[in-house]
Amino acid sequence: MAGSVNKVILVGNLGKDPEIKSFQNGGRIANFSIATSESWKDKMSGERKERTEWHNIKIDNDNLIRVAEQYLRKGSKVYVEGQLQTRKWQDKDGNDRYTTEVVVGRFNGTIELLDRREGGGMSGGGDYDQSRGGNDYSAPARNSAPPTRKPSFDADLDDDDVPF
Amino acid sequence: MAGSVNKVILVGNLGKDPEIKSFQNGGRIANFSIATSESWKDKMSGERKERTEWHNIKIDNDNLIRVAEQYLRKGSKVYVEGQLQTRKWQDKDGNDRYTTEVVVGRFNGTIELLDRREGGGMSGGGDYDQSRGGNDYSAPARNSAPPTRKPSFDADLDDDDVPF
Amino acid sequence: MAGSVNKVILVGNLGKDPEIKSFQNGGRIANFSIATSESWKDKMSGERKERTEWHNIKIDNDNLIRVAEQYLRKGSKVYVEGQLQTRKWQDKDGNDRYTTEVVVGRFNGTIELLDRREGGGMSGGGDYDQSRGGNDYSAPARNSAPPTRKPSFDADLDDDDVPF
Amino acid sequence: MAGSVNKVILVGNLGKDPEIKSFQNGGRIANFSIATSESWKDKMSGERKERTEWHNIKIDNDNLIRVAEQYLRKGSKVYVEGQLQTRKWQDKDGNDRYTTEVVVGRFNGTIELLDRREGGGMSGGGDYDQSRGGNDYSAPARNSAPPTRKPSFDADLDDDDVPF
DNA sequence: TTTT
DNA sequence: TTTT
Repeated sequence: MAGSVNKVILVGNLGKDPEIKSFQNGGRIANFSIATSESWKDKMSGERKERTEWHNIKIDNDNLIRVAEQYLRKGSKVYVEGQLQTRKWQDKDGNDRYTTEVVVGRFNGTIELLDRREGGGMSGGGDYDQSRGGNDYSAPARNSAPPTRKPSFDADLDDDDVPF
Repeated sequence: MAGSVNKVILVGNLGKDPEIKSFQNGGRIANFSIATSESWKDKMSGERKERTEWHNIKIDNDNLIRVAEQYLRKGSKVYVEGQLQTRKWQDKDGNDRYTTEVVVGRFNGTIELLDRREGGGMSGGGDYDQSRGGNDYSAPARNSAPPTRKPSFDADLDDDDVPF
Repeated sequence: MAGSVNKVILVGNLGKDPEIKSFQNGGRIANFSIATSESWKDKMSGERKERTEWHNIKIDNDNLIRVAEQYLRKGSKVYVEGQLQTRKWQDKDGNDRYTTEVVVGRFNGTIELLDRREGGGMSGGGDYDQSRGGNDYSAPARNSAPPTRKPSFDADLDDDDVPF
Repeated sequence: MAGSVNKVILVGNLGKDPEIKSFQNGGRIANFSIATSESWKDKMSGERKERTEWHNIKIDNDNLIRVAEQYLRKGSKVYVEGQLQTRKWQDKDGNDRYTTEVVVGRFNGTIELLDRREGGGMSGGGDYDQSRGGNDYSAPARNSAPPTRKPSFDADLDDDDVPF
């Protein structure tokens, strides 16, 4: 439909490391979920309440997948701009089921990393280690390499535009 | 979680008239769905493709419900700003199911009517009367009542702020 | 700066037909301004007040310029997504001056036409003729050609993607 | 004009501490500017280019002013949602001048702090202490006070809703 | 289920 | 004037 807009803007934290899936045709996809939360004071009871919402993010753009792979970890704070898509699938009993995702696509959408710094070499996964010194919630820095340049990118960048 | 954002921005057309539900405690809710669609040219085949997406909108604010009731109809084009919420429910077999909605709430969100005219009583379908003289921006359909003020409102308006 | 976002979302009406400027290097630019307005009830006086804001839009993308040229007219209602840019220039006295524009660029941004229909052949300009029957505020339809397909496009489309 | 939208979404860093102005009628205003920046690879030269944009933010809501006062500092990273307003003023020669600001108002807009930690008294610059143990998400700088609750708030909150 |  |  001409004259329509489908846009989602989220700022939240990853619940787990991203999952990358590869397909036989060479295509790849990255999935992760992020939590947003809000708190308010209930008018009736006067209590402070909080609600956390989880959002399924699907990245369908090679450059962004590469960045997600390298930089996003459990706990990372990100700005996500994408569009809503509801997928139909069938459970084991053959019933129709629907899942709504925020898709950061080939031709639209963005991801911006909002963490102040993220060290390189984070292969080991994002186990959250409270005792570990001096690190931001998310990115385990296993070495003393200088902070990597922070990726900033849109879905429409071609390879040459990736800033690293 | 502080420091988070959960925002959806849609422009699309209502698939049906809104449904209003009343609860025993006096509360009300309006539901409708809107379609957004995009078209693109497939890189491989060169064909033009189109994809339509349906979004469930839930309005949880008295003023906006009143406006939806009066002004929104099947086919109406609207700007919707709300937040994503996924609700858990159980089907008849007791299985968990999830439905994602765009909620225009008590304290956030907006709806803007984008149709040029909105006369009263257009439930019977949106027959656009070409022969009618004058201007869509101001002219009400079917009667000589003075032009209805076009509703423009945010979720945080109290009653006195409703412009009609 | 990595991790930054600069986004403007407007829905409003063009104050005049777009102006297209051509440069010696073959480049082109489209400029127009759109009005947004809001009304509210003053808490003190109880009066209803209204404020109209004008926004300078600059289009810096060939496909979008072509569409603006063909479809946008004084009064057209549009959704504009772009970014804020402040330009420095000098007045005749050599004083620095600044102008802020919403730029719909080569690699980001969108324009969506929100008018229900727009006839073809709008060469004559957008004089607003109240006495003219059955037309939407904006687009004078000087012939009986069937309504043109409504353009829907992003800044990153290449030529082949333009839907007409 | 009904049916219009005027929305700006920015994520960037404060260039200086906020300035608070008080008026004789007891009203207050907070001003600060934030930088957003983008980088891209020039198609012609192949060089990487960068452009930084400065945005004037004006906060016109008591709760948000209080938060800005307490939490925002030079270098703070924030999400700002507001609307565009262009103000006319006169320079010393009596010439009309225009300044465009992003206004986070009484009834709309939001500010979200995106920094992992916000301790007190960081006016002296954002020296990030690598050697400090523990976790940025919760640990206040420079003292052993319990973690400050991170402010999350909308323009429409009344006093009781401020989360601290 | 809309719209073009 | 920020940040990377």
